[in-house]
Amino acid sequence: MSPTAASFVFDPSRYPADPGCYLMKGAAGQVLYVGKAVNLRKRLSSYFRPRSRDRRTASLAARVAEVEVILVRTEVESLLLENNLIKLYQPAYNRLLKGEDTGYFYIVLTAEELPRLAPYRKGRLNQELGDAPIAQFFGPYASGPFRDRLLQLAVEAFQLRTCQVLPARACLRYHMHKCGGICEARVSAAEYAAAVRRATAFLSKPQPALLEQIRREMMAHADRLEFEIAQRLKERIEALEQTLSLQVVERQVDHDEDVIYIGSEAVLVATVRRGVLQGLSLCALDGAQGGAALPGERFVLSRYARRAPEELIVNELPDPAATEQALRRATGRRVRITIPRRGAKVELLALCAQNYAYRTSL
DNA sequence: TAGGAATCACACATATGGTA
DNA sequence: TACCATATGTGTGATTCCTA
Repeated sequence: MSPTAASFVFDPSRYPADPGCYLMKGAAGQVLYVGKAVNLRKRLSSYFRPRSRDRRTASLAARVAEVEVILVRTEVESLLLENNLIKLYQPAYNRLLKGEDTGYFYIVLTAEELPRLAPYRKGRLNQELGDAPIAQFFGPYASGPFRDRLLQLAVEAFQLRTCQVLPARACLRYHMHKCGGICEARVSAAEYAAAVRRATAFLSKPQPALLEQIRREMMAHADRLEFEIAQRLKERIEALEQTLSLQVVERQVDHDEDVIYIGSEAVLVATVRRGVLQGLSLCALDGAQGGAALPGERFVLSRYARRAPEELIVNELPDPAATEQALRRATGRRVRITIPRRGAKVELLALCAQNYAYRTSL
């Protein structure tokens, strides 16, 4: 039986003082509101104080029957996850960020003869883009200032033009060594095209080598007491480090995955659709039946016998190949089972393990 | 030390007024 | 009249301070 709104009593001790997203659900299980917080316990407490601050918050709190939380590791992850969950559930109390591609910040590569990078938000006036057609999107990024620092980093590191109309003579940016001077043919079209390719490769997957190079430059400027330049480089490093930090709630993946963390008493399943984390569910692990199969293997076979995503990412299975074969027989198509050792999939499992520990401790 | 309350900072939406 | 810049109000989360 689902709890009623009136029966919900907020207990701060049930919520961790960690970063994450929260989903406030009504009596019928519908998602009323999705939010994020650096400290979930404190943030949620603010909703359920006796004297709620405004009518809207009071109205929301009165309708809440359940609060589900999803723990993440970083603020960037919580922002992206919140954005994805709002788009997925369209909660009645979330007035912002509901548009398909609104809310967060992008960098775009123009499809001009001499392409350039520009900041972008859908549905907004993008003055720096002008009328230029778009060839490629990068992002979304968690904040405008972060996106802007990253954009500046890429444009200056690869000396790309920023001008909407090529000037007749090289501008100040060229003389400050921030632009290669393509307008005056100081670099050839081929060299400029190569710089654009390197910049887009960097934005798609930032390389640690560039970080080290900038760090060395920063130290050199600091040694020469050029603290203003060193400070600018420090900001670039921070932007780059944020980009390099592996976030797993939104990845570039073109198929569906379930991430399965098998614990000793239950299983936590993360639903990932086209790279976007959509939710978590804790399932009971039936250890009593099933013959020779271990509980985890039995769970996978029973849950995915009828319908399965293209890939299952599992923390442990005694014989993944045999389970794969059994699922192929049951579903009539191949279901890839991955037990990752490194990379984003391991990070996804770590996220599941963190949420498993929290949910089984309640 | 944890939790509650107040306050602050920031982003966004909307209203308003000036200018071409 | 359309466009743009600025002001104002609101929502949200973070921070700080106070108290038990």
